[in-house]
Amino acid sequence: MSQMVPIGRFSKMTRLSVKALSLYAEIGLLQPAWVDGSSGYRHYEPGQANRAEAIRILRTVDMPLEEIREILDIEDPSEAKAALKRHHDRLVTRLADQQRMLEYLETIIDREKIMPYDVALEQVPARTVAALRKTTSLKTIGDDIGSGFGALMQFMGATDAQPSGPPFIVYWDIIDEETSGDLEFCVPVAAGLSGSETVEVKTLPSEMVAYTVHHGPYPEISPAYHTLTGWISDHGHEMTGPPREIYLNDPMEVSEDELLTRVEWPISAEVAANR
Amino acid sequence: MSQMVPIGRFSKMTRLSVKALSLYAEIGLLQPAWVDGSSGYRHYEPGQANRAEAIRILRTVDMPLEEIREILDIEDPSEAKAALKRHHDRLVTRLADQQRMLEYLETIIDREKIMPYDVALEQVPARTVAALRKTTSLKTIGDDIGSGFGALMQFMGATDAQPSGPPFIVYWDIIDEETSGDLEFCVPVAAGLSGSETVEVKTLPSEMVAYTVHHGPYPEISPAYHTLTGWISDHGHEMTGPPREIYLNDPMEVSEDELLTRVEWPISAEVAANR
DNA sequence: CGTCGGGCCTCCTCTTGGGGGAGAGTCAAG
DNA sequence: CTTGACTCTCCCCCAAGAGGAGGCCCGACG
Repeated sequence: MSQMVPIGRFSKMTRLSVKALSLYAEIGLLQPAWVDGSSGYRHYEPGQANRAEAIRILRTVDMPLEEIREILDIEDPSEAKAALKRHHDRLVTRLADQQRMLEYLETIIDREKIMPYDVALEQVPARTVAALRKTTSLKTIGDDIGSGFGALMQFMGATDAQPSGPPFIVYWDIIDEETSGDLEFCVPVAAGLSGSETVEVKTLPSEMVAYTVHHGPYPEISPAYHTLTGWISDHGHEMTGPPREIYLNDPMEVSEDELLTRVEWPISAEVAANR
Repeated sequence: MSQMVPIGRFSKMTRLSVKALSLYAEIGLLQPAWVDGSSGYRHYEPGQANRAEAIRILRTVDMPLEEIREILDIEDPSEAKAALKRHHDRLVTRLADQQRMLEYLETIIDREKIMPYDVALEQVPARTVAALRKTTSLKTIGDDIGSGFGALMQFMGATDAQPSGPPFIVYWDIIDEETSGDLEFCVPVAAGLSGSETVEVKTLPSEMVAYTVHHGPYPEISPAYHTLTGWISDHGHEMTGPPREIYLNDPMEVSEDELLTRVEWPISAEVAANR
């Protein structure tokens, strides 16, 4: 019926490489209209070029061959459009993520090379805090921090107490993608206050801490931790408890870029023997 | 000096897999601070986590490991920033390309499945044209088409001739990424006009053509060609000359989406014996 | 009719950035 | 000392082809 073309000419028509066409034939994504049984030569019909072109375009947007096959096998055009739209959205999301990451990295470069973190030791005095402990996971941590401090503020209001210092959070556990763990929300208060059902009032002992101050958006805080833990082990100290983040200013009042967060880790006072 | 951590803990600190860390150690991108000679165990210093994190972030933006190494080895932070910016721009460009491609594909799906191309035969009568032939390549084709029709229009103005039909281009050669080839710009005119140094006036013979009309932006025309050539060979005709595109309306007057382009291919009149 | 150059075949290896698992050695806690 | 958790190296696997070797095949030209 139809004039067939060999793979080389078809390759030029469709701007797909011969290698790619062979691969597509092998996996059944684009079957040649006829394969010569004795020579093995592949022959295509010109009409197949449209499907080939669709494949080429979908490949330029990084769609896996498997998915291309699925999309091309959809009969209903509106359904196919929907599938394309989904891939489109995935691509847009991916680039947005990447853009965020790159910006993040730029600021890391700024901060780490131009303004490295200073780590210092301090003997913090004993202080009384109102504390609320809460289990959370990475997915809900944003909401949990909001509601945790919210509950604490409510308690402060009800007991007519004034904070005597910036609030902080004690990170009792390492919270990663899978595991959840405990946070403890704390606000320093005057001694003598009594707790409620949910809020505990307690006095933390004086202790030695190593600390550094992170200046900038919260999501970029991890280098502060790396620097701090590195410094602690470099100087032969032992970590004696969970770390804390002290929020020196209010995200409601200053911009992200001006946020100051003191990261603090209790340590043993004496330097271990030099090793 | 420093407390070292084994690879598993370092992996959790940096959210890089053990496999990835092993790979980075092997290629020298992130050397463990110390490797136990007898057991082969890798040990990292906590301070290395910052470099590890930078690697992780750069990987999320699809930067090759080689390039990451280069960027991390740059001393000057402003230079490093510039390198990052370049990668950022590459990413943005890539996504823009992909977005264009996806939109293109959506319209192809619309057109091909909902409004397939109709191919028809027609015996076109003999007609006189003013013609200008020009060699071009894919890179310059946009400008060449503009200047080609520009020169023709100038000729028409100088000889006070009126076009007697829509302009068209004969594509004498296949023009792809590497090769260049000839275009012939034509405007139908009344018989009897005489040519100039550059513009030829000639009469094209009556001939049988197969044609289809592409409705939409020009860059999306290739399915029209595929459909046309497929139809021609499916119906046992032979192509007897180069194809032409007849521009039925003016890109200056209507929007891209309303453009009508008739794609026409001269063929042998008789259907070949059924085969 | 032969022959020559290019087209096409299969098969192999290589790429990037790891994932998965086998089999064996190691480390630390009970 | 034993057990269980870590870690090691080695091997194969993935996508989506690129590149090349060695060997047919096909059509055009003399």
